[in-house]
Amino acid sequence: MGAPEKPTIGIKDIARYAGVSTGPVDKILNNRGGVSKATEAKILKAIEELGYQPNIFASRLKSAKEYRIAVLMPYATNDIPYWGQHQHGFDAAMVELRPYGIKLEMLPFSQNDVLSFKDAVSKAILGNFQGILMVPVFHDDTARLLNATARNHVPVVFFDSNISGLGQLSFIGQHSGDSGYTAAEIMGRCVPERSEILIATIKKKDDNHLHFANREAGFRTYFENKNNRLVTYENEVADEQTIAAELLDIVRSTPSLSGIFVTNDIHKLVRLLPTSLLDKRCLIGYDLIDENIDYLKKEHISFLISQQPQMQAYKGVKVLYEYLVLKKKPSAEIFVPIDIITPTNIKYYNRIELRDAVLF
Amino acid sequence: MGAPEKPTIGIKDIARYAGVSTGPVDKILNNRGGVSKATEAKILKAIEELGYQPNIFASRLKSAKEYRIAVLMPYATNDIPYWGQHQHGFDAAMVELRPYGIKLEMLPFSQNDVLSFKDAVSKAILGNFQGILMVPVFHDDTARLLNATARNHVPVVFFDSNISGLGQLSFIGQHSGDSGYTAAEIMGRCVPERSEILIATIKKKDDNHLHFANREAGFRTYFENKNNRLVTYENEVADEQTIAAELLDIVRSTPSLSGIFVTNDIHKLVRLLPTSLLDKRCLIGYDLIDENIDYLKKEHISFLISQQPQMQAYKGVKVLYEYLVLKKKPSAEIFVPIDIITPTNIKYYNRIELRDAVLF
DNA sequence: ATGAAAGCGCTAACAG
DNA sequence: CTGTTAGCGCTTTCAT
Repeated sequence: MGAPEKPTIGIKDIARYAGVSTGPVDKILNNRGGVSKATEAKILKAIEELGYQPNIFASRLKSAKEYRIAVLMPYATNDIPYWGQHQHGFDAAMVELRPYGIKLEMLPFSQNDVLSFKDAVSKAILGNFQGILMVPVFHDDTARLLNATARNHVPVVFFDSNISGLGQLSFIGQHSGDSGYTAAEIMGRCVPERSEILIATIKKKDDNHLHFANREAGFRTYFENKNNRLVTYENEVADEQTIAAELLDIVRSTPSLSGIFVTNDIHKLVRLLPTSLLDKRCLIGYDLIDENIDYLKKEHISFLISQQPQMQAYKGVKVLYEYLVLKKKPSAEIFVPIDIITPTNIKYYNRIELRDAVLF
Repeated sequence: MGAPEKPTIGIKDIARYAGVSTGPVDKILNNRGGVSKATEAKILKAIEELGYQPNIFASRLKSAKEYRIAVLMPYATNDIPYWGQHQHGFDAAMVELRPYGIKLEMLPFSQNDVLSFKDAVSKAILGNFQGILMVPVFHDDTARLLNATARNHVPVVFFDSNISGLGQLSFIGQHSGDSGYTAAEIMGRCVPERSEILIATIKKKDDNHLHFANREAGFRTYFENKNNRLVTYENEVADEQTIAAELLDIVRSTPSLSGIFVTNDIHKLVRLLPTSLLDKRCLIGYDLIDENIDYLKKEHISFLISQQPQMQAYKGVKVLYEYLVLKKKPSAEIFVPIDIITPTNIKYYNRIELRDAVLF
């Protein structure tokens, strides 16, 4: 039989293996600086070769250190209730991770207002945070933030939208193109051949239009070799009366209209059209906000696609936790599933409870 | 300003407060016995009055205790590949929880064979495990196991199927009735009014028929006040030739058949029927096993419903971990979502990666 | 049945 | 820049 095996590799082991003491090892492990290049190399080699895994229990027992994470995301408003959904995910993450020293500080901004974003970014830079979780709404100030954090090795995770190439640790969100394609697959099953389908986007000022365009593109791709005619509607003005009239006009002048795909929050379209015009048709839209859910249950909306905002929030915090505490590097892109929601299965998607985190 | 406050109450504090040393305190806290009634009372009082909260980090640091969990579930076979899917979930759970002392020991049994189940149960009883995760296939031996574990306060978690009232800590699985109802909602959107729908169950010997019956019941409930005619098929014999002939007969004699709902693994039905009879129809079945996925991508199957076996496995381990290590009591029933799978969104459901650990 | 004391692996402060 | 060392709160062993 072999020699009695030491169960775990600790920092003493790597210190001995590298021929130094535990002091420098700790500094390397925690990026504290003040170690010569030569010993750094030896230590990294030892870590590598012995397959060192930090013992988070010992670490937290001693330090009781806190990891402060700044969360930059838009305010939820009556117009954009979507941003209110993330809170459950943050809550779930905190229940799980507060004992490990994770703390969140919200730095909300107005989605329509570069200045408020700029302000949040400045606070994030000055706040001396250990991690940043953010929706990168405006490019330039996001770049400014990433620039500042790069110097201190502060990890930044994007969620909801992505801007590539800024050095973020990871992105968490839904694949918009695939979600549009998935919507089309369902629509294709629900509508008769040769019938017509409306693709609608009801824009509000300063929406992030990229999501919507990608969803539409994915949707169109599916129908390329089908023989349905696709009609597009996009509002030019914000005035609801005008939008209602225009939509009504389209629906009335499209006799074989069998389905409507709304690339964004669908409730406004449903509200603006008489239900008699909707009920026999297949309507698919996005997001489990209250008004949408209400229409779904009344069967004016056929299916909703969830972007899993709670999951995105939960995962964002967890990724930063794993990076900061467990020193695990996440994938560059983490996609949440494209969940198809009906009046019945919705009850299993309204809490983070089961996933992860996961599940959550 | 006030006196410098001690940040946390430790076992030394309660020992001092109770006028004893830390030895007996530890014994009380961990039900280890060997403490006189008198000191027990003093210690409990101290715990109460000082509001003691155990420090899990210190606890695990010292003990390096291992929690051995027995997993009782059916073997995966060519006939029942479903049970092979859970492994990813167990793997993901182990990556996350091995550092916390969780260890799994598989005690597989044959789904068709009470004796093999009995054997697994006996091993679970004798194995001196700290937790049990199991599919309660046969009632009597499950009860025997729960009886034995109750005496040692060993927690038992059921997954996939539930038997209520046996004292299990929790159940993790899908709500079969709701999943059938959800399938019906989709079907209802895809088929014309007044068309006919086939509900099929292709049984193998000793399947757990309860799931299938509940799914059918949920499906039927939806159609109660619709005007589609529902036709039922269940095989009496296992012989594929016979089943094929019977199915063919039904499909041919039902001219306006627009959809088929298979309450279990759908691939056998698809394999037995010529694709020309399937392609214009709406087919919905269960489980992301390879052959089903293949048919889904070829569009012979319209939608699959996933039971999230990986998630069930992952969650099962995690629930036991949280109970054993963090002393958190889970909900009595934990339902996994009813995921609707298309050829495109399937890629986001094939790994545990995103959910919980959650994600999963 | 109880008390005393030696660590678990890591951090951080301090001495060299 | 590197080495040494005193704990963090709890578990566990060994005397008493």
